Amino acid sequence: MSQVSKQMIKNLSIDCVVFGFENNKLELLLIKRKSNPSKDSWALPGGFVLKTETLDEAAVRILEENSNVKNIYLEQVHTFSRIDRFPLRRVISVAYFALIDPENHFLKPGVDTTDVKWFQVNEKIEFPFDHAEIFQRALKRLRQRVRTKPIGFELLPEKFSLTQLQNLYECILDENMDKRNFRKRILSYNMLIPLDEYQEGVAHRAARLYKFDSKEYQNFIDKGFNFQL
Amino acid sequence: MSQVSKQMIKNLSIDCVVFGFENNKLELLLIKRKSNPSKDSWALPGGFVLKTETLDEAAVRILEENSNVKNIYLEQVHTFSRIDRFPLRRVISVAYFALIDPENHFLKPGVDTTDVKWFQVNEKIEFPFDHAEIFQRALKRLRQRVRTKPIGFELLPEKFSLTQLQNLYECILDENMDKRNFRKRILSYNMLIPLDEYQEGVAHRAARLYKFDSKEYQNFIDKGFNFQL
DNA sequence: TAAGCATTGTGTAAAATGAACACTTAGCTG
DNA sequence: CAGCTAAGTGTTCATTTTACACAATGCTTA
Repeated sequence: MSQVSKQMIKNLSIDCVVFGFENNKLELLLIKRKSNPSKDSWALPGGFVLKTETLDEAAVRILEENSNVKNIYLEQVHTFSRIDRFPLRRVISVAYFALIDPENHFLKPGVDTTDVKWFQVNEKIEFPFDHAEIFQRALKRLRQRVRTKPIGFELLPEKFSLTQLQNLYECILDENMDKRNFRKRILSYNMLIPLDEYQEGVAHRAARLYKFDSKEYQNFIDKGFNFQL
Repeated sequence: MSQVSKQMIKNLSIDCVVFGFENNKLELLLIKRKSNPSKDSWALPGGFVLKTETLDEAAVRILEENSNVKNIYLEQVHTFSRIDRFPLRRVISVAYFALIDPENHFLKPGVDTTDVKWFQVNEKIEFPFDHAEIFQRALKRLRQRVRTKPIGFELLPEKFSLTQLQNLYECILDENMDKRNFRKRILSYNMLIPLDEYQEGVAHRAARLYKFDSKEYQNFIDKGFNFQL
């Protein structure tokens, strides 16, 4: 601990807003704080930056330390600096947002954490510190990004149906979409590979499964085209 | 100085990317550094954050101290953290971008500055530190913003012609636009007030001048509409 | 003072895109 | 095998975007 704290930049922290998608709901990953300030409250996973790492690296490390979540989409959102945002001393915090498929990640509380859990974004959450503000900003960024980059796939399993995908978009953007128009548009980008596999264990016609083709997407970007849902 | 440095957060700085528009060119405000590291090179105006201020406040103060520029549009862009970005020690820097009408601001070098000057964005500029990267990111943000918010007006005098406005957009986005279509679109938002005033001192038909109507824009936003150029 | 020059200011038609809309197919369940 | 549930599929109409050219204005200068 003392060795670790020697390398910490004590006035600079990271907070991660981790989104997941499960049961047709957008979810948020929170950790239960083991120590004060705000002991026992559910907060964004966070921690201090080390002198030896960049912010991006810190975000990856901190998220893994807090929750065991790794190998995911991470993007810097904003840096928060209200003078009293952290009660003990002046700490400035860089917020990241992350997207994962909850099914693919086994949650495990970290050192300063007594629990890790998914919360539905819909329910009212009581955030400590300025985490409500950070969350709102990240959510706004997510909504913007999801329209202009195909990042929605980060939230889904590798193989998914078009209905799942549409639900995801509807859920994030909080609006209903027309099934036929949605399919036409999303398929028109040629970024989805139709598989010869179908949903299993459903009591109705099984949906065809698709895979996201990141190479085709890269191609598309390289040609200067823009994804726009 | 010692009093000032006592309040400084020595590992956290601000860098400002200040854009201007003059002679139909997009310009960038740089300062000449009085001291090492990178003494005498032209760099982004920057400085350290004080313990008593937020980042937004710091950006305003630092820009004024460096160049005498004040009362302007400022927006946080990104936080840069490469470990060796500053040669003397680990410093993380929060980048802001700003827009001004150069005509409206008298430049004056600040304490650690021997000169302040506008550079054309087109010319190759040799930046010190990671300022090239910061600049690129700010430029990208400007291009994005200018399409989705009517911030272009920040770069023009209060009264301007539609041709001026179009030139500004063409210059920032680096693409040509159709005169008639541009006018139709921009006027359709009802955010421009046509004045009974015309260009003066030109050797051809004088263009009508317009004013940006920020109240009408606010109205427009309040109704949930989106500006989209 | 008329001809020339430079730039402003204006409308329409064709093309492309986006929005609305309903029924058949498939596969399981009881 | 009847009934249920969700998947899958095209066309039409409305809107938006694009392409495009010439007359009006006001100064300059011969």
